[in-house]
Amino acid sequence: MRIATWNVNSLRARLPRVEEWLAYAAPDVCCLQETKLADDRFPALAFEALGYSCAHHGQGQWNGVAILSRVGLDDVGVGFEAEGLPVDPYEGDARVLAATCGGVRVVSVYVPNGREVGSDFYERKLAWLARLRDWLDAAYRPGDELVVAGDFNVAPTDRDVWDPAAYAGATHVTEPERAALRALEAWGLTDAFRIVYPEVPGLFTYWDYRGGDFHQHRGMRIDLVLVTEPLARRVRWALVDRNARKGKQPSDHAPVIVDLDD
DNA sequence: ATGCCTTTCCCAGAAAGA
Repeated sequence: MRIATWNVNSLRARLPRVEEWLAYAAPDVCCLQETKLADDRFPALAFEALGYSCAHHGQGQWNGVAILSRVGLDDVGVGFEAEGLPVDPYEGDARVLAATCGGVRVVSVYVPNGREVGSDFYERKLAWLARLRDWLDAAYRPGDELVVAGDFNVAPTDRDVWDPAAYAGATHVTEPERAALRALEAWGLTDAFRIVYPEVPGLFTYWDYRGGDFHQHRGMRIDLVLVTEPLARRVRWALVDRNARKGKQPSDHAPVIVDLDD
């Protein structure tokens, strides 16, 4: 099974690129983030024409997550659905969507940006990540076949940014944010990309549009595919498709692909 | 210290992204 995740930075602006990419990359399941669409504007017919069933959780001009699947799509869950958890610090945002695809529980997540370290947005990002961990613990078991994929807006280690010094004091690389990712790993999730490319630096999923950052290889790896142990054993191959960041009207993120042994 | 670039709102320029 081929699983992908891609922050498309507006599905309205990106639909031709997404259709083209689905046709050649042929993922079985694809998680999308930042669709920036209301549900009634989601182009389900375009994806159905390519053989995909879809679920979308949108809110309008911001956020928005989707799951596309050509191996079945059942038991769709919208947002954090669990009892007895603290209030979602981003209540009302469309940032979490779950579905069962080909026997695997798939969660598409769009972690809040955080803006400036120390800002209210940053504190709420940390609270949101803690809530994600608590929700996983309430809703799932580490022994489940579970994928949590999306834009985490955190670079797990210094290897995941082009120049750690360039990000000193910035969001996405701070210790509390990285600790929040490690808490997900402590619960039972593994960064599937690093199973395939342990320790390899210079592999990124996001490059700022400004200043020729993509062509200068100034990027960060913030889009992750996290898997539980039963799926980690099945990881066979992974790739960031940099071709999708090239050319006309690209997203500022590239898609990440992970292949699981069937 | 700020803009760089792109997208949204919708038609002017601010907000947001990371």
